[in-house]
Amino acid sequence: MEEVAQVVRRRPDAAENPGRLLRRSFFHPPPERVAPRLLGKLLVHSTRAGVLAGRIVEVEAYLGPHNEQPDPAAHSHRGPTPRNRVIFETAGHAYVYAIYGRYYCMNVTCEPEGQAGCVLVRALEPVLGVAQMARNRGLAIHAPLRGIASGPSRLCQALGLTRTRHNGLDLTDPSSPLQLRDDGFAVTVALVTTRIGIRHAVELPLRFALPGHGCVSGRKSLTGKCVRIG
DNA sequence: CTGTGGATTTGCT
DNA sequence: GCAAATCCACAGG
Repeated sequence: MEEVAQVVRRRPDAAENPGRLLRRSFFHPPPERVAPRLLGKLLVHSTRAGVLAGRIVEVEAYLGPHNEQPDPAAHSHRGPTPRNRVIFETAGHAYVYAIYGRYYCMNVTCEPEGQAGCVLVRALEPVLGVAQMARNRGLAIHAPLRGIASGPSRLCQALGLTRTRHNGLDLTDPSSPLQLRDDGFAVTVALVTTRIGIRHAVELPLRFALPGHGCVSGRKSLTGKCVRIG
């Protein structure tokens, strides 16, 4: 009797999902502050086939148009459109967009409503459901971890994220199929470099990665400085 | 290992 | 019409 009540009272996400759900306030600072703090956190997708999760090892910040520092590389730079409107709304939501016709990229929205900063998630270390993630990518079950979710569109493919199903989801909702969680993995140092794959504002140091981590995207080792983060 | 081109959504000129 | 926050197949060394 008492056991049943405990089970009912338990949060639906608590049993199978690792760590603690990030709160809304985590996402209220500007993207250049949220981005390094997302390193080491878990991006968790609960699917019918099971829980897929990866540890964030690489991110990029994109600044909203209200910012003093202009960021013409950001989708929100010219104001809201049907595609980018979730960036202008409540923080802690997923902004998923289609790129080059065939792929998707996933961002985390930041800042209070009306301010349109966001963080692009660029690479994950697969943690849960690794075999299914490899399968989603068309790779062998025992493929090397570094090839499974290293790249913004690769990680969407590995986790099964699409614009129609996941754009606008609340990442802080206990009942959401897509969440950001903290399992206690401590990150004290971040590598800071310029962003990858953009044509504008190429000089801004807004890319953050776990130094030396094998799952960070990119062939070359980009030059950058290491910074302590708290 | 490096370089090149194709796939084909979305938004701006 | 074309460029974009990409990835992959394939060619050549």
